[in-house]
Amino acid sequence: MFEEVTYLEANVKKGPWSPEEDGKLKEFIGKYGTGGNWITLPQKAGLRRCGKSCRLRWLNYLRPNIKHGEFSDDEDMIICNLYASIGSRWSVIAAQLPGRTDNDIKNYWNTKLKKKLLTMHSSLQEKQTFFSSMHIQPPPPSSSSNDHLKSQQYFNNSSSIYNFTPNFMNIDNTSNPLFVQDDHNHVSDVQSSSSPPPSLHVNNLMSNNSLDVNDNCLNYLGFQDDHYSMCNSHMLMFEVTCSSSQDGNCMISQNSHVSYNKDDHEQKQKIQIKQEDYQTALDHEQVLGDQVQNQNFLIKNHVTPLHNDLEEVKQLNYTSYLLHDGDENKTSHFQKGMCSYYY
DNA sequence: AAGTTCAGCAACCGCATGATC
DNA sequence: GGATCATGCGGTTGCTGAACT
Repeated sequence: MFEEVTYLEANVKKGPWSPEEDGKLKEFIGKYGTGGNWITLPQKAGLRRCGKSCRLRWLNYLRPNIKHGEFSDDEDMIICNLYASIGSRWSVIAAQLPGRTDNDIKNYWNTKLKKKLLTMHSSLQEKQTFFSSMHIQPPPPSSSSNDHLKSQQYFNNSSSIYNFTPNFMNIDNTSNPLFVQDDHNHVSDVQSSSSPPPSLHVNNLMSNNSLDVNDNCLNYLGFQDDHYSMCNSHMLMFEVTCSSSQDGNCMISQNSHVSYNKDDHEQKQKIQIKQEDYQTALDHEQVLGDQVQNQNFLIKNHVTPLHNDLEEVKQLNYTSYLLHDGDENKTSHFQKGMCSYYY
């Protein structure tokens, strides 16, 4: 039934797959499936490959419904947004892009998308030079909630320094209370909680935007697990709200609430931005109207050196949105973005 | 036309995690 | 509870073809 193969380690082939090998693997899996065991599969299929190699070839290239070729703008945006929120967790990101593999997305990010954002970033910085000379008043309180009042108090007491927390996970291992805001704007300490947070949110500190994802909401359930595990591993909380729209698509909403224990303030890679820079950003926002959002100044005025790639891209991510002028709905969401702090 | 450099991408490697015994 | 094995994941490598000199 199966071709007998002497399966010695030294006999295992490496390198690019030939069409013949592809054919054998495809045919075998088509007939028998993977059998739940990749290790023995190559032997059964008559391939001089290791199980890992077969698995990779199948998952990244041969399996049905794999999408190759250009990434769409929507896909770009999803990748950027998720990268900004969760970092280089390619498998999680790939789960939001049907037909795309984690390897594909990773390669695309490293070779194209990052450069694309860098280019946009440079372009925006040029504009910044012009607007940075302007001066306006700080924003009024925008919410009646206690949380926003607290954040406003903090701003008022901060001696002209606004303190910002990057809206991506903080991977230091310091113990730090983290909080989840549920659907009712209730903030709770997830680390002391014995059950997962009730809703699925990606917390985006500086934006409040939405993405339409042409995928079933169930895809996000795995993400929810990740979300909770991250909370418990002292990473900065992020939240994704998943809801169904009328056309059955899944809507991810990113809310703007990240919490920190004030005592650990200095340890959390917070970005300190002078009030005048904030005002400058708001000025810029007025001038450009709907095209510019509150987080702009973070991109334009990231005064704290950011050496970590994630942080760098975090900022670039916003740039891409700012320059994305083809979708007014998407940009308008940014206007809702405000920073919130809980103490 | 030939040599060199660069970009894109498939594949590999090592580590972490989960399952099973 | 520990050992072993299988799988999944992310970082890295190296091959290939295109672009450049």
